[in-house]
Amino acid sequence: MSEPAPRFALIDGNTFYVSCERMWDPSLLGVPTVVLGNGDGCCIALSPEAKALGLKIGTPIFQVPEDIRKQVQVRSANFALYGDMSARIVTILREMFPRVEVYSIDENFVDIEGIADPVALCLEARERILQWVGIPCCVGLGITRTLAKAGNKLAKNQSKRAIHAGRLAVFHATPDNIHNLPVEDVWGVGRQFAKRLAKEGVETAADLAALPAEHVRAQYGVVLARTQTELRGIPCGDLELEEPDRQQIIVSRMFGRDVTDPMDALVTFATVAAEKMRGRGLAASAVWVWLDGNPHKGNGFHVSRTVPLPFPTQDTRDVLLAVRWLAKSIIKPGQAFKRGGVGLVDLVRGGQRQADFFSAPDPRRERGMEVLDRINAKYGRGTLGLGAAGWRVGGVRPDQVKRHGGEAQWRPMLKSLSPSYTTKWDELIRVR
DNA sequence: TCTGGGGTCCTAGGACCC
DNA sequence: TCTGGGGTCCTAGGACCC
Repeated sequence: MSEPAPRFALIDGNTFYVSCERMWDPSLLGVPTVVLGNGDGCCIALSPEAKALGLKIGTPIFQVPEDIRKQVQVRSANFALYGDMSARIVTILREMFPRVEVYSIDENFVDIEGIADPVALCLEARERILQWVGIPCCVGLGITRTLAKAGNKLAKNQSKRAIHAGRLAVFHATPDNIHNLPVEDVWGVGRQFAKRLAKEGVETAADLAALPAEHVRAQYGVVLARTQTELRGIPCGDLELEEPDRQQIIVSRMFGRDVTDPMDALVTFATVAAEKMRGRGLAASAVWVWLDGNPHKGNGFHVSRTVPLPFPTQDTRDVLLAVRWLAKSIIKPGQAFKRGGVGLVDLVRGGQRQADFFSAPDPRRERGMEVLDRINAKYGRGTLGLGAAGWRVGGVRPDQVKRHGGEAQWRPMLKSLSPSYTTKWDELIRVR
């Protein structure tokens, strides 16, 4: 009997952040390369060569032994660059497939139902992305999204051999060929579930599919029950073509060092969060602020507080008022903070706001915010700001410090940030 | 010296209401 | 003395994702 045709494909950029860096700096090709998260702290992406050296995602780079570190090329995460590369990939896929779900910065599901030779078309997409954007991808196919995800993992696992043999990495996963997939690699199975499943003798995706459904539902909840159903080849969901509105927008950072007065940082986070919120046409009904101590120095604590707003707002000034008030109420003199964040929560569509009878939104103020966003979009975030709001939330390269003026304490210093080749005029690559 | 930054959903328990 | 049951909302915590 022939297999039922796959309905979904997952096309996924291999070690995406590293591949983006390599696209613009070919000297990294074949060299162990890692991309570091905020403040050059942890490894968030590793090339296969870096993995072969024993580096792991999440490892703080300073813990890596000196002799290993010397062999590794390091870059600070440059999300503006990665986001732009991602958008180019999506453009290609939208030209080739009727329906595309942008699942994450490096993963896209596509609808392949009814296509005569889906494997061939996916290979063509892979080839175009490689040629036009420079990012190598793996492809998983399946009759459910969970199987397509599983296929993608299996494609990655076999990709070394496949590439070596001159074949491309594609895998059509079916309920009958997932016995080589470790259960912790199944979409929806994290560390905790994997640990509990192991105690039951469940080691592979096929083992999970074979458990009694009622048992999975009772012991692990509806989410894993759905995962199991999908592993069995029964779809529980379709592509999500439109991104649902965010429920909350959070901006938080680890500080570059312990900080006793985090107000400037929180105000900056709030400004950026409000900008993101307006960019999505949303308004906040409540504001949330929190601060953490430094558990690595035996100073672990967490303070947080939320305040509802009188009416949903899109105005940075309303947000800042709330944030300043909240911050003052939770900051105790003498405490040192290592991390903080601002959340805009209970978001509602800007157009559907419930106006409070006595305090309606002011259209003139909203136009002011529009002008601010347009100027910042055109000339860079922070060109125009309000009061004490800092002008960018990220860290800075040493060569940018002069432009930034007095370096705020909380900002991490990024030593290895690659230029924003595609999104900033003054950092375009030069071809002489 | 230096330890990521976002998100979502589900569940259980308490408060409250009728 | 004896003391229901069901619905909703909220919150905190825990699991997951990238």
